[in-house]
Amino acid sequence: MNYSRQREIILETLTENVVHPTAEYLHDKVKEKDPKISLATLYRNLNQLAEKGIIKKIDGLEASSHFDHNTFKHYHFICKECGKVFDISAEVAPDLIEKTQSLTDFTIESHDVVFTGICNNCKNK
Amino acid sequence: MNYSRQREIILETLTENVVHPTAEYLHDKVKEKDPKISLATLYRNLNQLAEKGIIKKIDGLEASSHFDHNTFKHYHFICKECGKVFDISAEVAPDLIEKTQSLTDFTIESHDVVFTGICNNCKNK
DNA sequence: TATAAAATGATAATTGTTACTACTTTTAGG
DNA sequence: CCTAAAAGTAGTAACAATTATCATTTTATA
Repeated sequence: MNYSRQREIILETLTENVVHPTAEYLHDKVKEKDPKISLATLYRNLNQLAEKGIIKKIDGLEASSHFDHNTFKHYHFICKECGKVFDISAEVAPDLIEKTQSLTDFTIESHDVVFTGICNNCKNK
Repeated sequence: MNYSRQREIILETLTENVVHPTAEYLHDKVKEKDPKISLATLYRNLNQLAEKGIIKKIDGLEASSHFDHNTFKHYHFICKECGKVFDISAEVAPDLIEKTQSLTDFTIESHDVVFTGICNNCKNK
């Protein structure tokens, strides 16, 4: 990864913003430092930086929503390879909400746990 | 909620598909039973059914991705009201990956926990 | 400093989802 | 039953977030 002034500004701006900004919000902030930085550059760099593990991209699943007829509490595993979503028993963390609620002042209504990795099927190829 | 044949087909089709289909995949399956059911109807019904708690919509965050310069393991809380994202210490579930890994055959690489609810600021309004 | 690789800005294209509109079904009450 | 109001639908336009394209510029290095 070569150096670029734009990337430096983007990273610096992200570090200043504690609130997990969206790309659009970041773009506004970044433009205050250099109005010529384009949205494409921003996305390109955010993805690259996330790829290298320098920053983290927060988005439970990829682009599109999935729907589930099983409303019983359970978690999910998404295969990076085939994109399939599998169920995981919620027993892996029985009192996660209670525990978290006792540590924060927020009113927690629900939660979602998403694991990512490689599923068996794809592993054996 | 009034009865509709379309909704019945959609729900039935969702129940037959264990793999947490996307809306698009579902639309294909639904069209096999009734080719006239439109994508808009599908989305409308999926959202309604999720609203009523009859099915579950899986999507970590809302529309857009958020970015995080803090790569240290931690979780997130999203306020339904203002949409802001807050950090939550990962200590609420210290050995979540290990525990889950021991119970499945998947190769887990990472995980994300997202709580939703109302933040203090919005609660006090 | 010449050159190949990497990065950029501007904008077009794509994708997933929602809004809109005119039309059809469903549901209660007379 | 019949009928009007409410709820639902198909089809398509609109939208928002993101990615692809491409001609130009910047960076690293031989």
